[in-house]
Amino acid sequence: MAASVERADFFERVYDVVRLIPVGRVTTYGHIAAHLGMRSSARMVGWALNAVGYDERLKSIPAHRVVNRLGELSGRMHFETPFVMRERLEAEAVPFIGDRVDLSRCLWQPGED
DNA sequence: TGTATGACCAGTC
DNA sequence: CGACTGGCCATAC
Repeated sequence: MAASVERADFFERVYDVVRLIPVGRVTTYGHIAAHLGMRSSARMVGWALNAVGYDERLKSIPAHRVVNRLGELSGRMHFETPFVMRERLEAEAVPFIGDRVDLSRCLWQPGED
């Protein structure tokens, strides 16, 4: 039981961090994992966000503002359509370079808020 | 119970 | 940033 509680804690911490990402900015799985003390590797951040797409209660979380370390929209296939992620980012004026986000101009790191 | 997989990352060549 | 390696850890089969 303790284990499942810890897992739930980790998921919620990920959601809390994602909710803090300012409009027009993005962060990466690795930065979130590092901010949480790397207790679960960056892969678990992806798992937490994967749950967002399957849980109606979590739709308010701006998961589209989380990209991989290269700025790629690696999670776009898990949205309602593969285009939603990019459309939301562009609607927030997030700069793109080809198919990737320009992290040098819009990267946000947990704690800088 | 062991293996494979994944919205990942850092290091190396 | 191409390809590969090792590490990460929950889930699925």
